[in-house]
Amino acid sequence: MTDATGAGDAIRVAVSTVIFSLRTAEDGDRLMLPLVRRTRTPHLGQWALPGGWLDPAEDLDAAASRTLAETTALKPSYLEQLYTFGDVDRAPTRAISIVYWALLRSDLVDAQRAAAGAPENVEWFDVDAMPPLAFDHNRIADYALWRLRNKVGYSRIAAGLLPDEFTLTELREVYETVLGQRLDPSNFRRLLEGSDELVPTESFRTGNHRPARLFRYVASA
Amino acid sequence: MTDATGAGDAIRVAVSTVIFSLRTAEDGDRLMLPLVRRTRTPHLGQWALPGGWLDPAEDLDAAASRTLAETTALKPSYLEQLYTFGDVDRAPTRAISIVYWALLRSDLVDAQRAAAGAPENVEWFDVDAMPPLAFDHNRIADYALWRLRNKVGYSRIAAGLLPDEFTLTELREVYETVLGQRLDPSNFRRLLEGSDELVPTESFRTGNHRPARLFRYVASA
DNA sequence: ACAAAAGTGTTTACTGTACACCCATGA
DNA sequence: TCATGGGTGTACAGTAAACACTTTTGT
Repeated sequence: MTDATGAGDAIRVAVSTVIFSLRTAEDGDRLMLPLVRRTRTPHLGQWALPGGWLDPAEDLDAAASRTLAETTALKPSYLEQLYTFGDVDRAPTRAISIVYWALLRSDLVDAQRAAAGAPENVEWFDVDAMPPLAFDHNRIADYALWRLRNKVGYSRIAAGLLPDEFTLTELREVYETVLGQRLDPSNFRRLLEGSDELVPTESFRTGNHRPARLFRYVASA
Repeated sequence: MTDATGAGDAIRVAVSTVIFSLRTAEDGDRLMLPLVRRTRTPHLGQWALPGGWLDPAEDLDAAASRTLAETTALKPSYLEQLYTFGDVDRAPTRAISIVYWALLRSDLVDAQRAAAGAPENVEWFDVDAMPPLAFDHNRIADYALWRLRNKVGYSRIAAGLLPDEFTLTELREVYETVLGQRLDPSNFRRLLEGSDELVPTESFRTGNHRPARLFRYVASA
């Protein structure tokens, strides 16, 4: 940056978000993301990532949250910047997209839809069955999914898909759904119990069989 | 993104680069980065990261390379997008900075300076002794350094700081300088030799003692 | 011959994984 | 009492760290 009055003209700045959640399907929970059907050219009628233009008076994170709420009525449980896409030919006229990725607790999806009224032109898609998207959004969604799967391996990010309290089996199933592979229940238990980030509560989830202890993540580890 | 004619006005887009190289100091090689002294307001006279405004007709990577060359006459050996900084109050008037981080082979620094003529207002600083920088550039430089140290641990990125061929001791010293800690020579050797990414050559580095075999990284692993 | 760096071998501890097994509950 | 998921114990394999040791060169 050399000046505050330079030649920054004619470049429009968009902010988009790839937001994941777990949604119940025929064969158990699936990792899904909401898409918005475009109502304008270019790519009119095609599915696209939720987003909008950056307002000159708002921070980037705020723009991601605002445009996500405006298009889908959803508020993310976790939000992180992903990458800025800016190839000259990615849209008919020059536009760069600052893309965020986000997680939404599964227990909040329907509550938020109910509170805001189901928005038009929004539909959830399984990450393993994505339609063709507008612009370079397929590439963007793939990259976000890669980052999510990567980060699940070395952080407690998966908690962003669950309520505050959960059983170890529920947490393991989140990992299994996101990563697309089975994990050994006993080893998973030891790994997470020994991590000092997970604390047992005195509550139990009761069901068909032996009750399972509920856990929560520590506040600020 | 909802439209190609939206309200993206009044937001200027800059591209900056944090480029690292190894430079010889009194106490051995140090990890350093070049800064540019500002010749305009705001922050006139302060040190800042090399960069410039994004041209509407160029890709983001190209803008990073171009602005780096214009301000420092350097061409990176490795270049990767870091993060986009866009807080409303990070500059007097709204400007977002798409920041890249880069590595420069130590054998090319002086060659490039000689070829292009030493640029004005550029100086190299030890990453452990940074001056106060313009805007939020201290925070940006810190983040880039964190990313470099992180990535050195799980990738062969360190090769971007060395010539094509090098001894294992030279490579280990790069790791030690970047990470700021000593590594066991024999364990380092076994780890890297067994990685299938490093291939031995028939050349040797001759010196005061037993000659050391030169290695190179495989082309496309 | 000696110093110093190059390079090899061995021991130990730790971590991830597989899997056998016991426990507690609802039906 | 039985089926099922909750939860514990153990054994094995692969990897990382520590460090003793041998090899090869210049002086």
